[in-house]
Amino acid sequence: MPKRTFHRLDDDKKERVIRAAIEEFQARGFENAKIEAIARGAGVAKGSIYQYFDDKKELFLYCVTWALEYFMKEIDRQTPLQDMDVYDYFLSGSRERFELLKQEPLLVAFSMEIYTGKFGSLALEASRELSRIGEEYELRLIANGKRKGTVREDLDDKTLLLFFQGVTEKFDAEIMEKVESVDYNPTEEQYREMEHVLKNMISLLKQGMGRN
Amino acid sequence: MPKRTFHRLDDDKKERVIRAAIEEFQARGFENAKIEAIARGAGVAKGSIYQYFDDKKELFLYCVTWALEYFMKEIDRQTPLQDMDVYDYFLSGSRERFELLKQEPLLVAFSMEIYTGKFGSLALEASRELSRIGEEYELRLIANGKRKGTVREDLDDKTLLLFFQGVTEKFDAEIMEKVESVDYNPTEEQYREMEHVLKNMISLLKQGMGRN
DNA sequence: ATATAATGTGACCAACAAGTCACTATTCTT
DNA sequence: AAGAATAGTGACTTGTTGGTCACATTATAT
Repeated sequence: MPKRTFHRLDDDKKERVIRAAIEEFQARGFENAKIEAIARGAGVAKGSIYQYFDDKKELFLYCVTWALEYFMKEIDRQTPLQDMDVYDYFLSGSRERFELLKQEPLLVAFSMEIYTGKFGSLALEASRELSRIGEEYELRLIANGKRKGTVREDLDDKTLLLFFQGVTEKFDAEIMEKVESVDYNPTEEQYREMEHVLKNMISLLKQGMGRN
Repeated sequence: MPKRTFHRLDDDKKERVIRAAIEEFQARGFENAKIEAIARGAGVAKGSIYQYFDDKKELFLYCVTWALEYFMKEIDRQTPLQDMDVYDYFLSGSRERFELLKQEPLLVAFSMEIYTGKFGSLALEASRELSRIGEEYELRLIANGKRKGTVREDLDDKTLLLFFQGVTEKFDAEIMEKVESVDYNPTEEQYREMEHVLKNMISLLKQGMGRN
């Protein structure tokens, strides 16, 4: 809950402040992030930050919800559930997230670190909420798959979910690492490479790594 | 490189200091860990810590290598490579790690956080080294599998590795969470449950989640 | 037993950064 | 245009904690 003053700011300034804050938190972590640096990054005085937020923690928490809401909107727009199964979702979802990554590397990286728990107990609640939403969604896809006959029925949904998440999360992490190492500007060649790995991952998801 | 004084300490005191430090770093993170608290935990004065280590960072780094060396020893003892394939390894490795977890929850949790990058750039080098060792090992198992005919040969090892790691890491993370929530004292019932999930994971690894 | 070296200690110091506040600048109201 | 309200500012205060150091204690050497 930012202060009244913050809400009355014009959108541009609000966004400047938040993005500067996210950049600092992302680069330095919560403890090492300096309010002074955030203020400088946003082009305001340190005192102003305290007109907007009670304290550092509140600012951070607001950044977290801001980033997550941004994604919720984006994801809602892009992926109509329809009657996809897990494989379609992994394929199309990965492409979408990849596009988003090119547009908003900072936000994606920040959200990723929230999700993977790098901010520790501070962002725990948000991170749990994020997991819950994703899980719910994926469980529905698994159920869809079972109905459509593309997912084996001898295992319970929870186990299938764990397996699916393991593979997709690792793939996402790999992408992040690759893309980070080239300053979020992958070449067309690298893009093809990832596409290739993605297809193989889906094949592995479906058929496993055992021989036949 | 701790100071000469530290090396001359008797083993018991050394271990008390390191374990107190790991406990504090684990509970609070690097920035919030207080030297005073570590000293208290180890039953020595704050000044003594500075007889042993140049500064907080050196102490932390030493904790990291200490914990990792502990595991290296443990793992070397337990898992002779022989000619296991990835499935055997996952099964027996999981059991071993589970036993270790019961004995040394603190060290396992600490190492896990190093591996997952929760300590950020501070432990980056150690975490990379840890990954490298694991990877090398797993790549050999994959090669074994291909030779023995238990792993499909149409995909390159790197891709298979990514898939394998995704599944196993997620499984480990799940175990950690479960076990943490009961103060590292799982009931026999919970143990069976994990064993069950483990077997299903192996089935999924081998055959995938596709029908047939 | 005495001298010397090594280790232990906790009050203290210095640095740093979160958060405050007295003042200025701007915007809104009538 | 005057006054009131709101927003902006950065020098200053304050709490915290990593690290020091002068002294106390213990171990080692002769």
